Amino acid sequence: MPRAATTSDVFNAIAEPRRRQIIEMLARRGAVAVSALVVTLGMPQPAVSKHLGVLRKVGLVSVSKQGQQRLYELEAKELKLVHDWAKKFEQHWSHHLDRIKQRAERRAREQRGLSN
Amino acid sequence: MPRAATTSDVFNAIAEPRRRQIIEMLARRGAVAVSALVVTLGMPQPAVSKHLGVLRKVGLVSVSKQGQQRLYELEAKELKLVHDWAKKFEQHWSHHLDRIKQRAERRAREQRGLSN
DNA sequence: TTGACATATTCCCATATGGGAATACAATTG
DNA sequence: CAATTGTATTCCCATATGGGAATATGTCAA
Repeated sequence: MPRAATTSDVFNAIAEPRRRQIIEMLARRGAVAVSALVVTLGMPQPAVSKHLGVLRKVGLVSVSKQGQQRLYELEAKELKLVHDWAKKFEQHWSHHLDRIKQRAERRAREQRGLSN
Repeated sequence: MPRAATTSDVFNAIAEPRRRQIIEMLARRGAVAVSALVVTLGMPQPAVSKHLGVLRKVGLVSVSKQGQQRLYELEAKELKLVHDWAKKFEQHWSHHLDRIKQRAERRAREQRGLSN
């Protein structure tokens, strides 16, 4: 069995770095035409269109026509899924950071102890 | 060019649903032996080992030996990356929810207006 | 050492990928 | 209508994937 389709999931869709770039640009600039993405991100137009296609299939972006342009817009609620999933592990990484901080502080105390 | 390697990124690593399951189980149960994952998740052992290999390469888990077992543990700080990335778009999805809420409230007002 | 158990690795395969190039389609303008 | 511009689609290709089966490696126990 091959890897799951990039269009099967938000998680699979955002695995591609270029698609994350597109998402970031849409977040910054609102509704953006394909040509603007092409220019700003410096990728060939077919590549941009294909990536937008993937993002659209998983609901991460929506399109609207304006003249001969297509304006793509971020549908950020799909990203909330990712956020919420990762957030489930928040306590785990903060515990971990705590342990690191504690070790650092202990070392600092020991240093002071040695030098005094 | 094929898709980016699953081991190139945390984002690519968590694209696979089975690997997310593994992560979730490690989060719940702490240090877990491979055999426990095999039993609980009901996947063949080689599959589990391979997925753990990917997770290890991107730093999402760490291993320790205990007798003939390997205990895998979640390294959640790598997930903070994902969390933080998604969080950048928080205002976007909350705005979106606001708009939905506003529309709903407006409809409700109009309903009341009609029936009174 | 031999055997039993836990885990990792290898090999084979069907499949979807992302890139590039070319082309199709769509909308606007003259 | 034809020409132009903006975007989507198609075709070809090299490649990594995840699954399954088999096997290798590692570690303990008798």
